[in-house]
Amino acid sequence: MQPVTTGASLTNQVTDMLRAAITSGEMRPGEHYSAIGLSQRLGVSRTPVREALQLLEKEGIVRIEKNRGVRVIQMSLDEIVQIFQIRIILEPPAAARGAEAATDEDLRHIQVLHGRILDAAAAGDGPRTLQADKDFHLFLLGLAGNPRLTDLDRELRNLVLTRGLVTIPNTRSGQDLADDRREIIDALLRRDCEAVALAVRAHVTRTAKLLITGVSAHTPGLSADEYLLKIDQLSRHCQ
Amino acid sequence: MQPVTTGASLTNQVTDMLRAAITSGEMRPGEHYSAIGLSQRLGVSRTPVREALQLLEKEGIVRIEKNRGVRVIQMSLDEIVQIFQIRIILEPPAAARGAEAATDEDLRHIQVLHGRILDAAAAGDGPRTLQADKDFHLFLLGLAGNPRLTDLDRELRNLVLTRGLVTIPNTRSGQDLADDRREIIDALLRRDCEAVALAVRAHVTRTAKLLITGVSAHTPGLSADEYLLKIDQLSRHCQ
DNA sequence: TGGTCACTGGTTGCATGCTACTCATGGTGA
DNA sequence: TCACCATGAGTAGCATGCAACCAGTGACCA
Repeated sequence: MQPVTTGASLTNQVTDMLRAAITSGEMRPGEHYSAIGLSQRLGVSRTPVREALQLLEKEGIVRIEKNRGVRVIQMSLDEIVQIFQIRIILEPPAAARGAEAATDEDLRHIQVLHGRILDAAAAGDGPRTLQADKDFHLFLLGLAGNPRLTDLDRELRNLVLTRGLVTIPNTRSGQDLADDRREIIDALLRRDCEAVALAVRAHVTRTAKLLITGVSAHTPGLSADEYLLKIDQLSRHCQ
Repeated sequence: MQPVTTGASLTNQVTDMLRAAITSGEMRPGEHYSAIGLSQRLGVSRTPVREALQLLEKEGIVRIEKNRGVRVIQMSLDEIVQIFQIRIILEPPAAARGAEAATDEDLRHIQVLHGRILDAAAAGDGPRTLQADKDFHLFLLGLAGNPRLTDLDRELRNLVLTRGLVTIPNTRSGQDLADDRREIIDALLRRDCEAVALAVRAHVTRTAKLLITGVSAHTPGLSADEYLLKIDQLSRHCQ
């Protein structure tokens, strides 16, 4: 956790720093933290820390316990499923619309972003891969021209990041995800919107299943099956 | 705007009160307010007001202007379109899943809620109709078993409420919306999930178009057409 | 031995003081 | 007449003080 610099308001800086500390694993789920301790570590007063924590609570990343401190939320499988159910509904149509609206310039940029994922993956850099993957997808969604949807999706992705870091890095599954993305790119270059939607949906679904299987494997006495079934329970009804 | 009572934390109470003041029209879009003035009106100190404003800014209903005060956001047609694009993607599959998962008890309750809409509409009580409509839809979505999605939808609905109050109350359109809901109910009782999805989609689309037409009519020099086209630009790609 | 209660260390929640910033206004000089 | 600058009123942003609150602990009593 770095001390603050200058520029944006302290509250916003602190919010970003705490979010980064959580997604990087520096602040661990289930652990207890105090606003006063965090403010000392960051070299600021309690007020901006407190405000940052309230914003993060609204995002669903931490829970403030009255007069007790704050706890990084341990995302349950139930919640992970909920988040992916939403992503599976939202992302395919948005990506398809993005494909429709993309300029040639955009398509070139997409390929650059894709290259970065491959580089990071080849270097075995898990966090960088994850970040590059996020950049890739969010850029594609952004082309749909609905910034609110893009922001929403970013937030949903942030929510599961802490679990993702632990479980995704796995060569086998990494290859599968790379194949998915290849398919998305191909469909994009053909400007085949329907195929883009399908490929994105397959990709997100696969990510969800990997995550759920991984988390349940780390948690004794928890069966993944029940949760795997729920993943596309909602999206089945996308006409 | 009422003074505070006891119970939840001040910050949360203030958040709700400000939100209510905004959706009720007591605080008007475009208008300038200061945290210090609001804190005096509410009889609390600046801190909880400031924190509440930050949360509302995150929700997107106010904008904090550094060292200047706060402004209730005048939702632009662009943003209204964005919000409805998301709702049109999200609500149909969620409602369909709700229909699938509903118990007989749930279906009875849905009919009660439907009755309340009709009562409020018959009494010509605009705000109550709007609230009853929200209860109806959110209950249906809630049956899908994804609380996060339900919360998200609630937030999206809140965002357009200030505009909705102004433009929706209109007998002709009110009747159309009522017909839509009748169709949703019928499909629900038949447990025809696909039909529920279609009916919900039609209903949300109609609401969007009414709102856009209404707002653009109140705003000279603004053509609705461009925006109407965008409404289902994304949802076209829901496979 | 088991249960209760007061105490204590640590925390948040809210109020308030101070500083730095923004914008508007009025005055000054060219 | 116009441009510019100094000034002042009003604001948010942050730090800090203080009281209320929670959880755990140890002593005391039945």
